[in-house]
Amino acid sequence: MAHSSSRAKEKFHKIAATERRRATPEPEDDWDPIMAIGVAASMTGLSVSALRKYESEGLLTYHRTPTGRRLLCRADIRRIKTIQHLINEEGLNIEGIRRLLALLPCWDLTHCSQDTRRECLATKHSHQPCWMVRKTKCAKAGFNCNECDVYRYGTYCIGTMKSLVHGTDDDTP
DNA sequence: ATTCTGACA
DNA sequence: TGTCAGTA
Repeated sequence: MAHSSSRAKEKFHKIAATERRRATPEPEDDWDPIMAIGVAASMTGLSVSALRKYESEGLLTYHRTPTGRRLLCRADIRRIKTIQHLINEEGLNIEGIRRLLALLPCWDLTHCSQDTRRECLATKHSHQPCWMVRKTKCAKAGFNCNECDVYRYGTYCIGTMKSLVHGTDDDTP
């Protein structure tokens, strides 16, 4: 019994480690803006304009250089791949994905006060993610959406939705 | 912002 | 023929 139980234990720890990695917040460099959009295009097999379109459709928001050029991070690459999967395998369209993201409870994740929440425009838009809404309280406070848990949680969230729907692991943050 | 294309139903 | 992701 000692043998099989230590084996089982070993296996358990392996699974636990995997789960812990899954639940752990992403390493910082996953969010560091490191690559130009053309690099990301070749990494994902999409065109530069498609990547820009994803942004204009509200699926992501890229970092910018001081001169306005887009910079992408590793998490963006995973996010793009997840979007591709949702579109090509799961039958969602761009608007559907956007509207799922628009349902993220940003007021909870940012610990908004009831007052702020009530008057904030982001709360009212159920069809647009908060990072698409101008003149939110966050935006006025100079908040950077790329560093916000709401936006980052969106990545985790759509990855999780995919695994819930399809039972896959490969894009789990 | 806008228009065009290819795939698909 | 209309829609939509992706293109330029």
